[in-house]
Amino acid sequence: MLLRASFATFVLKKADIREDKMSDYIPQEIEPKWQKKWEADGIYNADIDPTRPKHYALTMLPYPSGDLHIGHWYAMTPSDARARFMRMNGYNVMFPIGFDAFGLPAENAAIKDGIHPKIRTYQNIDRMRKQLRSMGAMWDWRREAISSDPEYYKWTQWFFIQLYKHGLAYRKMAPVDFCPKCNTTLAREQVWGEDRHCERCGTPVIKKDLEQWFFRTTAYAEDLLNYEGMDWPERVRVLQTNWIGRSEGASVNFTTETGDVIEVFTTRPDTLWGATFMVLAPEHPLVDKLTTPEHKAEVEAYKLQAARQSDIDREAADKEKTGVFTGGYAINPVNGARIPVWIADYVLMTYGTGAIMAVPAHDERDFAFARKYGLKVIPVIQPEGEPLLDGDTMEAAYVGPGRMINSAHMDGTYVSGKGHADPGMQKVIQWLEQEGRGKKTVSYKLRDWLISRQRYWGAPIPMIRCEKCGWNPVHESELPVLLPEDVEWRPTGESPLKLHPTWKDTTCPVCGGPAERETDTMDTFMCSSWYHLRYLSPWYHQGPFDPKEYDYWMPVDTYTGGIEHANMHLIYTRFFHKACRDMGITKGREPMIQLRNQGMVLGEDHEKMSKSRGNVVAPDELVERYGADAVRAYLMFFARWDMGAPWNSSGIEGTVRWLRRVWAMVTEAPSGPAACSDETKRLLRRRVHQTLRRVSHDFREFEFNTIVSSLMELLNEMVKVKEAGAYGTPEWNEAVDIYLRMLAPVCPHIAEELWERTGRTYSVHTQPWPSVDEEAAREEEIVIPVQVNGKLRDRITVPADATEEQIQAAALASETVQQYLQGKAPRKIIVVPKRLINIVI
RNA sequence: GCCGAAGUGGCGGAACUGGCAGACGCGCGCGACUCAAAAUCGCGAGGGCUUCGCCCGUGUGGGUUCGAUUCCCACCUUCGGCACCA
Repeated sequence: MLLRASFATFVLKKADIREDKMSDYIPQEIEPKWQKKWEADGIYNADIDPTRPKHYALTMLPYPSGDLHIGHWYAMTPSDARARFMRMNGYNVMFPIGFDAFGLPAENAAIKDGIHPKIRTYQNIDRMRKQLRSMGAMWDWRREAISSDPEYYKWTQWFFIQLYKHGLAYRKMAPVDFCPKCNTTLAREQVWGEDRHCERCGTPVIKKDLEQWFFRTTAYAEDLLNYEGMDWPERVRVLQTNWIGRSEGASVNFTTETGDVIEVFTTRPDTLWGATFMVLAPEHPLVDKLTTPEHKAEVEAYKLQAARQSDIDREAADKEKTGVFTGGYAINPVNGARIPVWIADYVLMTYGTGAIMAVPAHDERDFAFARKYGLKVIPVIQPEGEPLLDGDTMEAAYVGPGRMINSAHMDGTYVSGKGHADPGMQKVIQWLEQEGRGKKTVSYKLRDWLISRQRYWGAPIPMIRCEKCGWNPVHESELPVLLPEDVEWRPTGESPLKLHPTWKDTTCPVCGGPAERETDTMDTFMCSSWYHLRYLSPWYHQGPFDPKEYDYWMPVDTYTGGIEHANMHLIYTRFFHKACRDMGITKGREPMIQLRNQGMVLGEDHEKMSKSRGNVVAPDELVERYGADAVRAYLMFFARWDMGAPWNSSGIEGTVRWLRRVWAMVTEAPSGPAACSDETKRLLRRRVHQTLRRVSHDFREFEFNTIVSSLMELLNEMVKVKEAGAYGTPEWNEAVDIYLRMLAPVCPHIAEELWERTGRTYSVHTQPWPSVDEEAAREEEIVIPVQVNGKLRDRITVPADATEEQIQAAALASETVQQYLQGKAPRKIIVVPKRLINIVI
């Protein structure tokens, strides 16, 4: 090594190597050194600069659990690399970071060990800041925002009040999902899976009737379905679209014999003439009125059972339909038929109007119900070319297209299926509207967002209840409503805000009389619905963000994070933005233009990482052992970013080896000859510029794994030509220059160190991205595979611009081809210039 | 049940618009260096066979095509989401 080193100084020109002594690649030394310098120099500070195009790159903010997980690294370092790439491409890039610091884990821990959530959270944040710094990411720490800071949640509360003032926040009594372990209500999106468990702790939820605060997300259902101008993964759009669950149909009014109107929603108004009974949800408000005395006992019993069943596991029960007759009747508005009204738990109070018209001939559920209870089945849609449907003998509901029958003046109308676009459906709905018997309606599965949480460690809901004046918001000048710190936790998990002796006592903002504060706090998804706005100006006091910063930086250009938020954070934040737009606070249709999701890093056993499985990979240890650059490179290399893959602890050795070889390639002199052929130089430039083209493309497309493999390939080539005498030539210097610039976004520390060691001007991270020299990248000669009958038989080398005729001539001249031809003429020859030739015999 | 994604060597993965399947890396084998090991460097490898060459091969079975991992049809498996949504 020493010998080689002195040889190197002897051979090299000054421009190549500044240091006299060669040394090994020791990331533990260079990484902290550069991290400190970059921060001290503020090279990643992002400030408004109208002369440059801006790029707001954002990665989902972490919860301060206390330890940075390998998943954080997997999510964040490729995002960082791409933000760096954008910056080198001339964009003024903002890449901020912060903490989603409210939430249950800190509070649960407090109940267990008595450490105040605030203390724990801020300790965790300190620790995580250090860990985040070890990544060497280009964060602008001046823009850090922490959702549990009073300066932050003041504005979370302010947003609540704006939503309230615009009628988008309201309070209602409703059966809500309640997690008995977390001791709080949950939004529908936070209840997962078949067993309806809590998204956070996995405990099956129960139903409770509670009065709670909601945000009117349903008012934005249609707007949320519009993805125009958005570059979001199809997968997320499909998940959200299904979640929002739009169905087109009609609402139709049925009148009961007691004179009440029951509104129903149906996607098949064309089957109205076949409605032979009605079914109400057991909780429907008209049930009691409709029920006749002789059915009262039965109905009450069923209601009770249904209520209990929703508390137990409603889904686990087999799908056998049950229900009871109320004794009441309603009139079918299209034909005046007198039809019985039933109640059944297959009709949900939470969807549509909680009541349906039942058309057993054309709906599977209604059919099963009708057969079980011997109700009438009247077919009204006749499939074409089939024997006439008979309600008494049908074995299943017919749900396909056909012509309307038994439908009076509508008979013969062809209906193809669902949706307002169907001409038959249009005709029916038009008629219903004309007659005033129904109207065109769209129904959604999306529900309003329940944001009340019966917890301490969150932003207090800034509302006050007065005996006289009811609910009113806190005066904006009184914000923030501070969380009291002198609180105690009961092992029962009840919110200490409720138990605090004085905190909730206040005066009414309207009449000044004694009143009480809301003791519930907000869902933390409320905090994270606007953090991208707080990042714009966390120092700003006159509003949630500085409008100057907003106008320059928004919207977020690239947003990255996990797909698990498709139906939670990503819907909430879109709703929030749209609501704020309508209140004049934000601008533009959408907050985030481009979205990309990373996959998941699994344990080495191919299972999801978890402490109990003992397969967790700790990034701190890896950084200590291999350096942040190697960890970053491996995370980008080992899987398709959007797919994720199992961790492989020896796999990372590969990227370490690669970086050592890069180091050696740049810093050590070759053992080969000093002279270099022009051909070698041309080859070097060609490979460099071809790689540059590919790497640039892959950065744009988030294909990080092939960026690293391209750089590995180029290294292998460069090591070869280095030994062939290219070292020290202008072509070599160009190659090193471009190599380090391409490496810089992936492995910022080693790139900076080598950039400096080769005498280049600080910093590699403020250099422009190189541009491809297409002429240099052009191949002169190419190898063309020769197929005979579609099978590879030979290869020929031809000039890159060879014409079809030339390729054909060269291929036919091949001995191998001649052997196959055996003197005969080929039947057909397909030539794909630059690609392949196929000779068909 | 419905919706979506994915199936390629021992493993992770690559393959631009239908054009050389398996780049790159891990692991493995052999060799060099070493007293030895580690590290490093070099070489090898999809499977098979009657091995100077041929056959098979991208979940399965068909199809389109001169040519299919890529397009079409049917199916299987795995994963994710939804789940009586009228």
